[in-house]
Amino acid sequence: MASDRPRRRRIGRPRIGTGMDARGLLLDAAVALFSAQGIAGTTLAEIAAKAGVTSAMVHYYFSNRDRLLDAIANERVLRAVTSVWAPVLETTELEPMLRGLVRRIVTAAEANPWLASLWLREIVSEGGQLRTRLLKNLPFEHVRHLIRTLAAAQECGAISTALEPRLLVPSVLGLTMLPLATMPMWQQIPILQGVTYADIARHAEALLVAACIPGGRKPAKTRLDR
Amino acid sequence: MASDRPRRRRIGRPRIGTGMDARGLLLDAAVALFSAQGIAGTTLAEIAAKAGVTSAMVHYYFSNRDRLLDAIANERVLRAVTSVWAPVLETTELEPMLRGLVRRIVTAAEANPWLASLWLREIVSEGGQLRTRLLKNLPFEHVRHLIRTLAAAQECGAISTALEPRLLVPSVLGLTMLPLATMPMWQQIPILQGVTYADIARHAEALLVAACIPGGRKPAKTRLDR
Amino acid sequence: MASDRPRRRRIGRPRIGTGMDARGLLLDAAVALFSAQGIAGTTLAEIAAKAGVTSAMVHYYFSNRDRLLDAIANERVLRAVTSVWAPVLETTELEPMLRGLVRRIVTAAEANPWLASLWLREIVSEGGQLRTRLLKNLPFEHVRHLIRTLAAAQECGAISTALEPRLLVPSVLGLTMLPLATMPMWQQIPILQGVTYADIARHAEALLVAACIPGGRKPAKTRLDR
Amino acid sequence: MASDRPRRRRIGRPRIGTGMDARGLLLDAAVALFSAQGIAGTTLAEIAAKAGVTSAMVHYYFSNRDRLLDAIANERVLRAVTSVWAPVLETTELEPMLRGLVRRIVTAAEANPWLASLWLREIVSEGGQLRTRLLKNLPFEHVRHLIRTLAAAQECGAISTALEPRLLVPSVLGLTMLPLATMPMWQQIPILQGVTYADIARHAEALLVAACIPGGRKPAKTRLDR
DNA sequence: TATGAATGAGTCTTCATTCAT
DNA sequence: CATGAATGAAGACTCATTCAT
Repeated sequence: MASDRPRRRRIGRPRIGTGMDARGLLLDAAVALFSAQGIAGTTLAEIAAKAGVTSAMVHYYFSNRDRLLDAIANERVLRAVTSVWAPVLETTELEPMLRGLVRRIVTAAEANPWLASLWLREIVSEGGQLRTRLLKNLPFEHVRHLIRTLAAAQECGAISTALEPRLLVPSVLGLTMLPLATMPMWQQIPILQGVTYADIARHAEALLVAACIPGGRKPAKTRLDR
Repeated sequence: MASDRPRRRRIGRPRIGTGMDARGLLLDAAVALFSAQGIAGTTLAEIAAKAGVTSAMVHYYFSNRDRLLDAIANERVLRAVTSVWAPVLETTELEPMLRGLVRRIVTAAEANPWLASLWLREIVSEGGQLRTRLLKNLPFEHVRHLIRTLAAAQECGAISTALEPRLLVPSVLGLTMLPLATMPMWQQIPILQGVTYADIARHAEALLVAACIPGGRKPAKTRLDR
Repeated sequence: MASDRPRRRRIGRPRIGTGMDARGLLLDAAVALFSAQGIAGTTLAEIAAKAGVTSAMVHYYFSNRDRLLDAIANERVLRAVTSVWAPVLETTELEPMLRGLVRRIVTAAEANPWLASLWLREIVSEGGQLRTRLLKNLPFEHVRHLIRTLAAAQECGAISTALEPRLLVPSVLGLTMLPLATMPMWQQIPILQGVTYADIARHAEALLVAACIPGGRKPAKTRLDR
Repeated sequence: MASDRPRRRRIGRPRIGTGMDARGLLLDAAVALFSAQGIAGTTLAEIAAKAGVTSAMVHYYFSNRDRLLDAIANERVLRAVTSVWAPVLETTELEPMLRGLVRRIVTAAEANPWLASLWLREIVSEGGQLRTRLLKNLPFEHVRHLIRTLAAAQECGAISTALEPRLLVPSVLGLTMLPLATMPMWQQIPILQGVTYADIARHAEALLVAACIPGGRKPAKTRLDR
């Protein structure tokens, strides 16, 4: 009955300077609020207000709350996730693969300050509201590639068998996304203040490489750190 | 106006067999639903229904939503957190400290299936509804002890300086709580199925020890794994 | 998720004098407003206000608008319709069958002032909101009985074949329900003022009997009219 | 502010083949949707969509919803009503008057498939949205003429006094418009399928003439039926 | 203790209406 | 003529909260 709303941006008065029309502004506002308060804790009116329009505009562009979430998943989160994982397939060796992955994760989180928090609460959390929306399009092929590379190294006897290949991806994410998402929180606590994005990247790399890559690789690490 | 609401459990028909009165049942129901759907996504009526009472009873026992969350934080979450951190002070060496911490985390998560998910979404997530309620009572002393132990080891030159002491706690949590919280999710994905609590513990320990404890400690690891 | 609302009335403080609890009062208010303004033109808040409660109470008792309409269909309209049609099966002769039907229709409309209007707009009108809700439970058996009786009389040659048996029911309804529903309207127009329920019954009977029952039945009519 | 809104059709690209400009198409779309869903159940956007334009165009042509309804009443409904009643004044005898009326009603309903349903719901129904808009312009003179003709016949003793002259018009309408409006509905029910417009006309005529015109008028009926 | 009835505030959604282009 | 963007008002529905019993 309700004819379809306009799908993407159209011509006509794009606000110069931002290159953003109202639709893009709404997505940005949504993503910022969702990461700060959670999706369930954010009203459409708040999003609209942050974007400088009425809540009716949210329905104008996205029809309803559900489809707004779809748009967030596909046009914001998936984009970031893909940029992180896509290059994995181009590598064959474990160490550069891990280092590259870690760095891209940190870079993506720095470029999209909403990413880590949103990922934590709405994608990996039980019942997260973006999880199923994203699951369909996730880059499983890349994940499988990473796991196989580690498993192969293990079979060669090069790596401790105490490591569980299937837990490598959760480990990488746990060592990056979790600190990234909680950085604002640690900053409140005196003992933990002052950690930077670069610190997180360096620390995660060091931990992973030390555990996965045997032998005297210290020099390599040092060089790459700069 | 709230007159004298009972603060803790009261006498009168504790259900034999569970050792639980309605108040405890409500806390359990709440904690289960919160971990599955998030606090913001859970109504008092759902909690009441799961506990087999009406939502008016939630007000009878907790006065209002806010104080229910307080009770959850203090009587459920804090208890688990303390059980994990308290023994840290009894150790002085880094390796057993880390191994013990990891194991107690996994044990606590196994005993309280709601713990990891709740921690992820409501404590470490930005704007999590239990965060401020918990922050006052968190065992910062223990965290500081762990950090100092690592820093001391680093100063002795025993450990790579690429590791950031302040990130050690987030690392431990990222390597345990994140996989623990997301286990149900990975189980859905063929490549990642079949990981157990013990796998997570062993994997996290191996990773941390390999990175933090230099030299040939492989045997130690193997022995402790059993 | 939303547990089921209480189904029917329960004990506890029925308002003496009306014998009606809030649920019944809401149904009455709804039926009155629906017949006066149409279902689509009536808000739940109007209904609630007319019943002296908040619109939230409508949801408390009926869950949502749709189920309120179901309740209206089953607990108000169907009841009236059944009272009109049920006795048809007890008759075998055409004339008393028609006379009885007409009288019961008029009686029902007089007892339930909302009936005729509601029937006109929400049951027989295209897209009427009670139509499909009612269709499942309508007394088709009785209608079929009436049609067969007329068809049989026609085959005996007793009645003009210009009459279409399948149109007999619509005719009866058209000669009763339509004038009944529009009485308030005609009362506004000087030429048509002053028609009573009894007038409508007598007129419809006279028309139907004159057409369907051949021969000198005038006396019968006269007697029954009183 | 409304500046000079066009009152009727304007020049400029009348779509050849239909002889209809956008304004006429909008009226047609409106009338079709109103008869199918009711006025209250139809949005301006639906009407616009059906006419192939945007809802802003509805305002361009009609200024607002209210004036669209005025236009429907005056330019569509009144036209049909007048065509039905106008010839009544040219007759003086009851029987041809009734027969003509019935036939013109059926013809008008066949030519304007929206007429019967719209009339039922929006004109004769309590609170119908076209009622007051139409009442000012209704052909009461003709109605009065019909009533007087029947009353006169009754005074001559030619007709049963059980008939109520003031109910004659409702009877005619009930015997025609109601079956016409509900034809699509009966078609769903096996027992009642297959009735045609001609059936309705013949049946209504037969019923009315049998009741109003005493004596052996069968031949006349038969002749006119063809 | 425990409940059902009742409410007010808030959220999502729809829609007529306006206006610059 | 015609459209897309934008809005305000209103309606359905949810939910924490209160209270008499």
